[in-house]
Amino acid sequence: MNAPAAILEKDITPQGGDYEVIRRVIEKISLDYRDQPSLESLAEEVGETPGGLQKLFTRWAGLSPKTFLQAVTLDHARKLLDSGLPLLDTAYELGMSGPGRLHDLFVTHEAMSPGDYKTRGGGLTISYGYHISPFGLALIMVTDRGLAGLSFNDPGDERAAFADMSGRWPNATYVEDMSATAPYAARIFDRSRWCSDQPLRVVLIGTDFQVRVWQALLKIPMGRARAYSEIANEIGSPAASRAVGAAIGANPISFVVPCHRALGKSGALTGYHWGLTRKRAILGWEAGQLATDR
DNA sequence: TAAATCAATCTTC
DNA sequence: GAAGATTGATTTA
Repeated sequence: MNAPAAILEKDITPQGGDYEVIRRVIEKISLDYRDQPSLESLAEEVGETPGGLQKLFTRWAGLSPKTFLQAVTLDHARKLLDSGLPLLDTAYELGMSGPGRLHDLFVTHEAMSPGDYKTRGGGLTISYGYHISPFGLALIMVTDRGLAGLSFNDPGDERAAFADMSGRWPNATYVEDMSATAPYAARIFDRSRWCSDQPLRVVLIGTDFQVRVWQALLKIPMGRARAYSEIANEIGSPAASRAVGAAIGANPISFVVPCHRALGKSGALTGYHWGLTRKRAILGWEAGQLATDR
């Protein structure tokens, strides 16, 4: 198999190109969050003016850098876990507009039978393509039954991302076909198209245990989070929180199956297959989306 | 009090 | 058997 050259289409998400700067800012923040870095020092770090950085953040996340910074703190993450809170409290806390509709991406999921899984993708044809997303470059994989995989990588790591993903179903046939994946990309990363009347079709390819864990993830609404142990409870194996972590790590459809909404019981972001920085970015972005909801 | 250490627990390869 | 995107208890500085 030859890893594909990355072929970039036009930037379908206007804010997609902002991610590189955002990523570096988040990295900086998480490095020395202890002494609350100022807007000025952050801007200097990434070679922007304070005003420019402010504008960029607002465009990308709908939040000012300061509010965004708050949204990714341990303290705030802890609140996402607290199931006693009404859903909209996140938006209130961030000091933004009042209550409104709570959107989320609606999906219908279908699990492959254990038999199908054992063939490790044998007989399956998977179309894939790279697309710009608000969280870096997204590698999307689809079958005729729906979305099967979504991964992120930074520019230059396309080969690694492809190897990672295709290694999960080594016997499948892979075809680069952006015309097949582009509609998914457009749909997934454009929130105005997250509607319930035509749910996104998703196929879950994994072991029985993994599929149960992923289904539990799908039930977590946007702007909320669950602890690994809570998910373990939900699927009926209360002692299996560690195994749950492993299963979540194996989730092939990141973002759509919201593995970023799984946190340690303390609210700590314990891990993320595509990098903790990206997990922070996605959580902060979600907070911003909620806050701008009218 | 926070950080480090340890054992218990479950799934996968 | 070994290795995890965990947790809760215990110990240490």
